[in-house]
Amino acid sequence: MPDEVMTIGQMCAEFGVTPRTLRFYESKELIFPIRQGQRRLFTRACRGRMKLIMQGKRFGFSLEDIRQLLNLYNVDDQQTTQLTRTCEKARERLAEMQAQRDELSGAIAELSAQLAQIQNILAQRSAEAAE
Amino acid sequence: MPDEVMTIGQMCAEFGVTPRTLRFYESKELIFPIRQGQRRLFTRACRGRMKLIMQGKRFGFSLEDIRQLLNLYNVDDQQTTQLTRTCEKARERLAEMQAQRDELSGAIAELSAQLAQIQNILAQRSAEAAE
DNA sequence: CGTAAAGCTAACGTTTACGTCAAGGTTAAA
DNA sequence: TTTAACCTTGACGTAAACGTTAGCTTTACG
Repeated sequence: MPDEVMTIGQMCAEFGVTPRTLRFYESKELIFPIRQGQRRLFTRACRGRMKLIMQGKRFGFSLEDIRQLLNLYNVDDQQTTQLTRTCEKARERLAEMQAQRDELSGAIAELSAQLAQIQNILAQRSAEAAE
Repeated sequence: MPDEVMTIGQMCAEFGVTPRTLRFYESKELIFPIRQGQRRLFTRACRGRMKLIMQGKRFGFSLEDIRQLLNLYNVDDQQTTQLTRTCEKARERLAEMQAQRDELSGAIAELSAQLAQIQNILAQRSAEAAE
């Protein structure tokens, strides 16, 4: 069963998403399930794209970003230009992510400090109360 | 001029926000500017709250979270119970932020690795092309 | 005195990524 | 055969944090 297709329900189980999500992705042209009558059937290619989509989401790409990246991937694997653009996108996103992480680290430090202060006050009060 | 009040425009300049934002915060009961006729006037207390609001946003608190925290602050500074609850909220948020940072770090590492792979391919191609 | 800048309220619009019905079609098991 | 499970399209709803008119009043300035 090398090219087994899957129903929408099986896909949902596989990727931990709802049917709505898969239909939504299709409507946004992220995946292209084939049809058996009215029913959707998801091929191996669909599953490959879904893996990339989920990965893209972990990276914080928007669905529109992901769509464009998927298009670059597929159209031609041999065109170096496309890969270069993918690289650029990835580098941009990477920079954003690092900036975001730095901000977050700063905020964590700040909040930690404030938390420590409050806890100092509380400690003082409980000491006073014990006198 | 110890208790000088400010117009909405001055507040906007001070905090780098739009009038809409300040009106929105008022509607959400985060700040309580006084009125001179119809006009809003922002007191020192307003500015203090705004500072805390901006800080809360950096920490990723929602406006509703911030509103509740501000209430805890103000109502009574002496009630230890309130401070304790503030602490709890802060610790929860801190944990979330750390988790978020860890996820982000993971994603950064992953994306870096993939980027490196693509760049390998590109390097290989340009080497082949040079032969 | 006239006009431009600044304020006001009210209320609809925006974005993203789906959730949540509603109403109906098909298929598989009992 | 009937019901239960799974599928379909269509379309409105949701959340957060404001943006964006529209239309009107007030204040400041030359």
